[in-house]
Amino acid sequence: MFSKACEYGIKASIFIAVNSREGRRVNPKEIAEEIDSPQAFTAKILQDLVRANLINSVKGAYGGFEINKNEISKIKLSQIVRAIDGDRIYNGCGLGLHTCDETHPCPVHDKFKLVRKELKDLLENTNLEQLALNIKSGASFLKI
Amino acid sequence: MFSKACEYGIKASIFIAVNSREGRRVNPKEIAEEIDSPQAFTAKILQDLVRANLINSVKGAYGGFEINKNEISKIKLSQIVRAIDGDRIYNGCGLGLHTCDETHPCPVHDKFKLVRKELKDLLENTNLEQLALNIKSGASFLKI
DNA sequence: TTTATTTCGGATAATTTTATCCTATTTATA
DNA sequence: TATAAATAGGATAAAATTATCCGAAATAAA
Repeated sequence: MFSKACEYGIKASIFIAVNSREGRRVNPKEIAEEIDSPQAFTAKILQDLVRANLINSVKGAYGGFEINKNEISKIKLSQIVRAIDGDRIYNGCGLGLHTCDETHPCPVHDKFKLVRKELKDLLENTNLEQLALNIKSGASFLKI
Repeated sequence: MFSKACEYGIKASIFIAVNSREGRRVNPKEIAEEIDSPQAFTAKILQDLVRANLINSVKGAYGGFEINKNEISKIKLSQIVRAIDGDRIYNGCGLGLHTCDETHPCPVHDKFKLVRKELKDLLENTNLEQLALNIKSGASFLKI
């Protein structure tokens, strides 16, 4: 569904959100431990998210990654996925046809629209604050 | 969503179904042309489908791939996907957690269930005959 | 200003997925 | 029985994804 990079990116963003709500910056080492991911690879993905303006980085001593407190609830999962995996999940044909639309549909086009709609709803209607709160309360988990 | 191999496998199966309905065997060359896929790679995938007993192969002169006419409507998309991609699409966690269930859910577990449900419905409720008929009638396409 | 700490970014490596090639085996038919 | 036409399957290659390493640049604090 999502690439490994995107899975790490989503989980890392949630962990950063959890900590940013409490005014704490985090670094790739902590992040990788908390989301059970390869550290250096995760750091690369964080760079992508910084470039996409979804998270902030602070270089130097006492630096790390953070998200502006009042931005946390504004960042949707869709933005993270798009920054890492692009929009193939939105526009790609389920069977890989180059062009697949109403006038030239692949064999599963119609049925696939429903799947994509659910996925789109998920990504568009979920923000980092909701996810961070659930992690904080122990209602959901970032690893294992 | 699906691997490339799985996309090829689905499209190949549909093309074989279209031809088997008319009593015609097809070979990897024709198949690859009709579904716009790499021939040798497609041939490998066909072997997987043969081993999974979803399609039949006939070796030797005038051989090729076919599906028993009265089996075509019984083969569900889910069987093809499972034979090639396994059941990660059914059981895998959206964020790659090793264990992800009601008691230990990933952050998107609940919402993801809906996506998976739609996908499952698609795969369980679509058989090769329906898809073959739509190709035959020009209502859907296997390439471009 | 120096030092320690941290992100940035390029180079490289490992792994997985996708793709190709070649030979062996099977089989229908002439 | 010989031949031609097919699939089967192993070996290998190419490409994409995932992962690691290291030095450069930035920055806070001593």
